[in-house]
Formats: sequence, C-alpha cells, structure tokens
Amino acid sequence: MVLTDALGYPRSMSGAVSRQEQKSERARQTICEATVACLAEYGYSETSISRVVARAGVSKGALQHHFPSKEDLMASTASYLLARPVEHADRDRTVNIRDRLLTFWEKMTNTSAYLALLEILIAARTDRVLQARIADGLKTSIQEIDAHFLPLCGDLNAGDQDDLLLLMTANRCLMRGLLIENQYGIDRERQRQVLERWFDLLAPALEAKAQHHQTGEKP
Amino acid sequence: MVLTDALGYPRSMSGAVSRQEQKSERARQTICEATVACLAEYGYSETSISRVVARAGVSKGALQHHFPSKEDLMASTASYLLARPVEHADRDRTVNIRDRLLTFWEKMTNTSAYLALLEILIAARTDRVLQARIADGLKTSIQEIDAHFLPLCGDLNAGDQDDLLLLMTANRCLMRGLLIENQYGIDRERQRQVLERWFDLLAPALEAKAQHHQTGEKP
DNA sequence: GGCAAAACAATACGCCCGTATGGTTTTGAC
DNA sequence: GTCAAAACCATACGGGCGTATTGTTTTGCC
Repeated sequence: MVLTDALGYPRSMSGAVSRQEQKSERARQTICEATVACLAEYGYSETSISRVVARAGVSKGALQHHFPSKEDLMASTASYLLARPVEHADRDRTVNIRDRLLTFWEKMTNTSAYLALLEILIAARTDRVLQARIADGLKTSIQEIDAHFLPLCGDLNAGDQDDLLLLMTANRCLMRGLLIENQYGIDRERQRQVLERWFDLLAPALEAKAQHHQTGEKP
Repeated sequence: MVLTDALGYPRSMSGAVSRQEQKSERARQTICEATVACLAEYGYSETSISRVVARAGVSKGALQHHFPSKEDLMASTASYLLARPVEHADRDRTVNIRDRLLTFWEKMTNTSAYLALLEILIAARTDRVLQARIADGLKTSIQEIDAHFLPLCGDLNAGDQDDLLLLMTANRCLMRGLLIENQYGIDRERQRQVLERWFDLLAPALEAKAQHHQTGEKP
C-alpha cells in the first residue's frame, strides 16, 4: 500500500516525511488554495494559470512542476476540495437534525470553497476527461457525507435507508441550486428562509424514520 | 412604445415587418440556437465565436454584425432562452400539481436549452456586467413561471402566497441542482426517483393551501 | 435605375493562454 | 564535499481567442 496526501501524491513509507516532501506538499497546497480563490472570484473560464501563479505568489515554472497541465491542476484542486473534513458539524453535540443540516450549509456549502468545487463540477460536465478524474473522489465524498448524516436517523432497514439517500440527494441538489440562485434578487435572509422551509419538509421525513425504529428498539 | 422581438431588438411600428427585419431576426435566431447548442455541448468556457459560427453556418462577420461582442451574444442568448413559453404544461388540462411539475421538469428544465441557460447563469456569477444585463429578464421569467403555478393553489392571502413562493424557489433550486448532479452516478431513473420523492414532500404542502382556501369559499 | 444603409464575408491583428525549454538553486543520500 | 534529483524560475513559442478593418452583396426607398 502506498501512503498519499490529500491530493493523492505519494508520501514516503513509514510516515517519515522528508523536508523536500513537506515543501512540495506545502507548495501544492498553496497553489490549490490560490486556484480555489480564483475559481470563486473569477469563475472557471476566467481562471488562468497566470492568475493562479500571481495569486499564489509562485512562478509559472513551479506550478508546472507540481501540476504539469491545467487539467492536473483542476483535478487536484477538486480532490483537495473534496477532502475537506465533514466534521465541522460534529463540534457541537446537538442531536437536532435541523441544526446539523444548517451548520452543514453554513460551514460546508455556503462557502467560497464549495463555489470553487461547483465551478469545477460544472466545467467537468462538458469535459469528460476531467469528469473521469473527479468522479471517484466525488462519489467517495458524497458517501462520506451520507454516512455522516444517516446514523442520526438510527439503524434502518434497506428500504428506509434508500429512501433517506433519496432525501439526502434532494438536499444536496437543493443546496447547490440555492448557491447558484444566490446572486439574483435572493439575499442571505431569503436564502435562509428557503432553507428553513425546506427543512420544515425534510426534517419530519427524517425523524419519522428515526422514531419509527427507536420505538421498536427501546424496551 | 417600441416593439421588440424575443431578443429585445427593435421591430418596425405598426406591425409591418420588412424583409430585411425578417432576415435579421432569422439570422439572430439561428446564431442563438447555435450558441445554445455549443453551450450545452461544450460548456461556457469552450464556447468560442469560431465554434458558434461553424455550428450556425454563418460567417464571423455576420455574427459580429448582429452581436458586436461576445457579451452581447451571451446576453441575447440568455434573453432568447428566458423567453421560452411556459405553456407546455398547459396543453393537457391535468389539474394534478404533481403532473404539472413533472411536465415542467421534462419539457422545460431537463433540456439542453436549460443546460445552456445554466451555463450562462453560472458564468454571470463572476461577470457582473453580464449579470446586470441578464438580471431583469431572469426576474421576469421567474415571475412568469410562478404566476403559472400559483393559480393552481387557488386564491391566497399574502402570507400563504409568500410561503408558496418559498416552495417554488426551493423547487427551482432543487431542479437546477438535479440537472447538475445528472452526470455523476445519477442516471435518469434515479433522477426521477429523487424528483418523485421531492414531490411527495412538496405536493401536500401546496395542496393543503388550495384545499384550505377552497373549503372556505365553496358554499 | 440610383443610392444609402443594412447584411454578410474575408482577412488581419494583437493579446493572452497553456505548454515547452533551458537554466539556477536547494535538498538529501553517499 | 559530491552529485544527482527535485524544486523552482525566466523566458520563448505556437495557437486560438475576440475584435477591427475593409470589401462585397443585398435590400428598400426615391
């Protein structure tokens, strides 16, 4: 087995990280963060290598050394973004599903990082090569998020679980759409209202399952 | 008052349309349709003037004559897309809200035209000038769609109406998000399942209002 | 028919993109 | 210390982009 960092680059065996590898990884991270900033600010089509290197404060050659092509840069940036931990919401031990979802929205979705990811995802729609490179990481990320929320509804049988996955997918779609909608006459307050209204519909559906099963379990 | 076509271009007074104006409008439409096709197939960043003229079968000069800059082309294409009539769903006189929404999804949202529109909307996020040119038409379009669905829930007081607008916004966001999600392990069947599950939550909320008010009205 | 304007076409131009190349500095094993 | 590899840098280059320019055809009004 080969150890790798968040960007999928090799890391020396036995955990010992050489100074060179540290430097490399820090450089890659700096560049990816600059890429994220550019994607969020300028959008995919206006995010050029020149802009990224300017923002990152590195030379064009340095970027090229770590990311031979633009596609490499974008794929790695996507991995970098998808590797963000989901554990923000875990900090406070609120059991309330609504609060969890709201925290998820505010800490994970309604961020420039997620905007950047969205830019890449949408660009990947018409770029099959990029899409193929992203697909795995995305799938894994979604599964992780699902796995993070599913336990809140207790143990479920297969049918209930699939229904919850449907609802989680709907939730993901709605949040993404809301992020896009953001700009046109929908201020933060209105955005929040829509989200709350959605949770009004979603939370009962989630909690119904949880209770249904809990009542069956508890003596 | 000045008469205009769907792209906002002037049309002679008194309804008389000269041969030249007809030709112009047909050319503009051809070009916009080619733009739509390119946006849907290649995405915003890969939709170049050269590709559009190749697809439209016109010369570069012709395009430039009708749309002096690329921004003009994109803004006009957005107007062209936003001007699509919402009346598809009206063809069959089904009162069922679910069926209406499903038809709306299939005929209006899950189309290459809407994909193209989405590409422009997302590009406009980071292009304030383009955004400003689109904003009005988009707002109007949304209002038209809302006005198309609201009557299905009967006459409502202000509070109920605002709540329905929230739900319509949520519906719009979810459908857009679903369109994006499309590519990653979500096939048409799964897409349909998510949509149906969403309607399960949405329809009762809509119909509740309708019934509440109807029972109050009917003698 | 004459003529100005609109519609369309061909080509030229400058810019910036992404990549290639060659050179310099830093690092780490020996 | 030596030396190869990695990291980083400066610059060059071809290509496609969007736009400008100029020329040709079509149209509509007198």
